[in-house]
Amino acid sequence: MTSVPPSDSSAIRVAVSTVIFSLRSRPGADALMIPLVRRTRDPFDGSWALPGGWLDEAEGLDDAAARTLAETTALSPSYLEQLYAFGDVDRSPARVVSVVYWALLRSDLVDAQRAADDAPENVEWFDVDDLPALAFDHNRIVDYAVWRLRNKVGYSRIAHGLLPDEFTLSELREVYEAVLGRRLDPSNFRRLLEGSEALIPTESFRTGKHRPARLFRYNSEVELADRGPGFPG
Amino acid sequence: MTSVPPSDSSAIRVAVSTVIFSLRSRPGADALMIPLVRRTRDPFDGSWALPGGWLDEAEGLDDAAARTLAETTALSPSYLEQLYAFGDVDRSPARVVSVVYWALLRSDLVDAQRAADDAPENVEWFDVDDLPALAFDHNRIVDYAVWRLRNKVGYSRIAHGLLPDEFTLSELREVYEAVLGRRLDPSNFRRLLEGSEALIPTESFRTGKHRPARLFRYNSEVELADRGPGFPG
DNA sequence: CCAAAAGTGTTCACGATACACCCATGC
DNA sequence: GCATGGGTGTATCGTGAACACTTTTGG
Repeated sequence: MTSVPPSDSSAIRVAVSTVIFSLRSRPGADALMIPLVRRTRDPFDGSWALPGGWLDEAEGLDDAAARTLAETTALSPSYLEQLYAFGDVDRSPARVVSVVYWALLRSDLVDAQRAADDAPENVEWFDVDDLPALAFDHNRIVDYAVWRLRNKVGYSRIAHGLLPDEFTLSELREVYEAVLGRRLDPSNFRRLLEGSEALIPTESFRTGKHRPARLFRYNSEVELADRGPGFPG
Repeated sequence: MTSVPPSDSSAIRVAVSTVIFSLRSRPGADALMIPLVRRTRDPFDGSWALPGGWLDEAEGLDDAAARTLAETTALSPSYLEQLYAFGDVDRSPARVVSVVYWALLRSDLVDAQRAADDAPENVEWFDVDDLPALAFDHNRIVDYAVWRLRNKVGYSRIAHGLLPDEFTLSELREVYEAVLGRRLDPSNFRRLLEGSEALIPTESFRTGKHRPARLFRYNSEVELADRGPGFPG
């Protein structure tokens, strides 16, 4: 507990990266996707890596995560939470401590942004179940982020962060199925969420090939989930 | 995503601190205790703070946590897990990112160590429900660590990290009661843990004022809990 | 014998699962 | 009409909580 760090401490850099989840509609089941950035210099020149950047001295960790996320996707997340701080000595040629966040993006906004022409360069979306070998320890980081997302979807109500404001119960169930990787019983799923206070039914219906489905909206007064210190208390 | 940090990034220091939990026997219910260190220089000269220190360039985050923990208590933890990275700009006069860990110590080892004369100076144990105003944002950090511990005790089997190798079911139940802050039904508690694979009965008994209680040992083959990336997968 | 903790057995409420069934729409 | 997804009802199973009861010790 000295108050002045030893001189070699200044050789440690702090970076912030983010695992950004969104959904892509697929014929069978929706796929969990994340954006990766192609590196343009060593180390790992040419490899895909998580979006991120150096922590600026004048910004907090959360701000840095939101900033690098916006630089990558030009979008703001519907959910953002710290994942873990990675600081093994050998995880990079230089000594870097990476504070990693994970985020959810509404799939409709991602689709709109990809269609627009101001989409960032060097960014590509990958299915989390079909990733290339990433730079640094980023494969391990993504694995852990997926594990945390699956876990959290099991006991909290954050899945709607991947959907537009209004959605049908089937759409929400498909989000759960994509994240959890297994089928859910439609009727039990319905009861589970109608019983909770989390969903507010609207008077609108989504018309399709079959019977129209009622649209729901999320109740913003419901506590989503613990996002770290300060939220639980 | 530059490969060289901007010059002002070097002004950010990385510290590692640990919230170390142990139990003190009390007449009514056991109390959750943590050790604090009295600061001997500014900022917050004279205030109590979490044990910790600067991250050395040659050690990983986990190693740094274990090192500062050993420097404070001269003991090795029975459980150690990263809690959160705190990096608000204004949490300290200098720019410091603190990677905080939390740990469990067996209460018998703590008692023995306090009785010995090589106990570290400037360290004192405090009841987590009766803390003074701490340096920096450390009160908030402790609150979050307590919340995480309570949470984790609810769904995993880490409570024995606060007990010796062998213990009675009543002792284990009292640990849960101290951590959770509420009474548990002895008979249901017994069934819950006897049903799991976590406990191994021994042929020894603890004799006291009443009927002797069988001693149990923890099954080390049982997965304790997720401690971060690498453990779940 | 009595008090108190150790340990056993029984019951009940509730949530998750499985699944049978009706409803409304496009074709 | 019929296929299909939307939506309702109901039986079952496993788990946790509540609690009555027996056992074994010290005093």
